[in-house]
Amino acid sequence: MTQEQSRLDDSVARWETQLRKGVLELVILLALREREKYGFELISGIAKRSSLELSEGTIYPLLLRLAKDDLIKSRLAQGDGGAPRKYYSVTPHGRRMLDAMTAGWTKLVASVDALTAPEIDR
Amino acid sequence: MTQEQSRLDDSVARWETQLRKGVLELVILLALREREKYGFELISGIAKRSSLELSEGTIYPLLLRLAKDDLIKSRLAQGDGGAPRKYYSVTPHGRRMLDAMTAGWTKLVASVDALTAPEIDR
DNA sequence: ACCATTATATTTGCATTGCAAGGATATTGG
DNA sequence: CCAATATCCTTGCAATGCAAATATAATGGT
Repeated sequence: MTQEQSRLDDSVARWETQLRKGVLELVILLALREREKYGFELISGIAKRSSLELSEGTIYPLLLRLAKDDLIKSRLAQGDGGAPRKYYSVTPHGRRMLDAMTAGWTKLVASVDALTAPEIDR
Repeated sequence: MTQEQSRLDDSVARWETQLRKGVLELVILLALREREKYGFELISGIAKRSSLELSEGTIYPLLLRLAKDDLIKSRLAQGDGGAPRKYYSVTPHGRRMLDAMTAGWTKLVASVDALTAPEIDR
């Protein structure tokens, strides 16, 4: 692995961090769509079902923000050992946002697809 | 259009701004992949081929950043009236980044797709 | 000569996000 | 009482998109 290669890798890593912005909110709402989950469960569940690895420092501020915006709500429950768990679920307002966000995401994917295709001659 | 509806629209607009982060670098590189273009040509070309509307305040800082990172390079040329145009083209390093970014984008799209599908029972 | 218009490029500053790093809280077992 | 485990929270930084304002050059009308 040359030095040039690792510089490229660093650039890509920094870029992928930027690429996640916004997407993670959609991802959380999608993951909570069917049933409530708590923080750690979200992290492991998302890692299992996709190639996304979220860290605690990423997900907890995000959950707090979503709750503040009334997209999700939480309830506290005792777990089997360890600290009490906070279960999050999607609010009605969150479902409306999820629909809008899914539409926006689909549109963005279609745009990138269109630009990936060869350009037509003018 | 109720007040609640417009609040939702505002939220979605703010979110879509975040969603573009990172994607726009990929979009520019894709748009310049086949031939050089100048700023305004990029804006109108991308708007025509996709549903993305970039503004000057968005694209010029982006182009400067890409040039600083040696992903694109520019040359100055006179246009038919108006200020001289700056034509941008992708560097070899930019092509390597474009490949890596395309791969990262594909992976992200696949992840969101996977989370959109119904969850399998545990 | 002058000014408005059109076409193009640049700069500044703000709001927002992802995340590393560190710390806080609660339960269980030795 | 301490260590380990499970879970959650907070602070601060780096990076980005964009509105708004500004700059530059050529042309055409008066």
